[in-house]
Amino acid sequence: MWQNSYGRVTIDAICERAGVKKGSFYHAYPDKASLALEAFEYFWETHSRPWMDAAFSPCESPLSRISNWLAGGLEKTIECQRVHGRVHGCPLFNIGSEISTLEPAVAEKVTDILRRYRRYLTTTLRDAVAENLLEPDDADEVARDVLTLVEGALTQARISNSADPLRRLPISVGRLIGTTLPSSTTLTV
Amino acid sequence: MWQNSYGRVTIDAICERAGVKKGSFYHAYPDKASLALEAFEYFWETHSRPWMDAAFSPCESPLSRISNWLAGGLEKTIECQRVHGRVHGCPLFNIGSEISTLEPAVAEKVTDILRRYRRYLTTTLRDAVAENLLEPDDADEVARDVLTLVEGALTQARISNSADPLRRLPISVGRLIGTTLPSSTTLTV
DNA sequence: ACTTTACTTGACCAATTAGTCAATTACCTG
DNA sequence: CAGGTAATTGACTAATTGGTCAAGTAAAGT
Repeated sequence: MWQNSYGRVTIDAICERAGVKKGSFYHAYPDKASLALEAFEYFWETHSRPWMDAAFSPCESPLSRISNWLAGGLEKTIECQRVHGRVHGCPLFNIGSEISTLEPAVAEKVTDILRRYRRYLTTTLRDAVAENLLEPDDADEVARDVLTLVEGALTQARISNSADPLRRLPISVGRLIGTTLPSSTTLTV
Repeated sequence: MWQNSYGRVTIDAICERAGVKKGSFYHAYPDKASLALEAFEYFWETHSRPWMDAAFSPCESPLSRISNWLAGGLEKTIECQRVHGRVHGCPLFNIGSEISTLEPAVAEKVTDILRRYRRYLTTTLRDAVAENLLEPDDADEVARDVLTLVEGALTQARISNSADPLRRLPISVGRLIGTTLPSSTTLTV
């Protein structure tokens, strides 16, 4: 679903890759959307959340957290392209925009998880303000802006099949929040 | 394709709405992607380009052009929701991210048209610099950032089926380019 | 008027698709 | 071990899908 699209993945294909017959699928899930719901939650719990928890560790200074987060995203994207030959972007945004019109449950799940992402940014921006690294502002609104920009860049990366749109993010995110981000401590290619 | 998704629109459905039999379709186009290519170009020529030409008229001051552009986008989005009950976002981004992996011709068309959009912003930012409204910077890179943010906001508007993500754009785009945008002259609800 | 070309049609095919179901197998508990 | 429950299977629809094709119809050139 992430690589291609939600609509293109048939239940037959799901069953084949899972090594399971279709009857079993319908025994476990009423339809494809239910599986997607669980898959999103699973992906969050096993991948996204641990990654975010590490990137936004309060050990780091607020602005470094953001730099490292962006650098990590770039790294993941480059790695994805190296392995699969394609940049996949963000599954939430891809699938969300594809089926928001006809799978409201999935759309709600997507916005729910996007909210979780935003929370990391919101608290980080609040910390930055508290440490006088940023001018006071509505942290949640600015967090929204940052996420919007990053997701937009990820989508462009997918469309153009290149990690390049992500490279300027440290600069542009810095502008968005009103400061200059420190260069990240993690190495990227 | 815009409302739902590229993949969900069948050739049968296209023919039905066009009042044409399938044989005629295949007489005119080799496949769905070819039709999409022409549709994109047609939509640009008949809708997007006239709108952009008007919004970015050199009659207006550079920063006003951008404000009015954003205000116009918000207005269109609200109108779309009023008429169709749904926010559709940007067809280029939606369809582009959906099928970039398996219809390279369409993906290329999408990036091509996105480039056209960007050019309006690039020249406008150059004008703004020339008129001392902005600090000198790589206008094309900043234009990229602006477009990325706007497209991201449009996608979020689609997913959440609400025009709200677009409302803060004047502020956040202003930050991105390093100034405060004037309030737009056109009225919006 | 006649011939060639462009377009249209309806009927058709083979493949794919979501979804069902009775029968079978694994599992688990008392 | 017995008996019930949960999971699995393969075989089966019925509908949809992309795509083809010969035959018919309109249009355009000469």
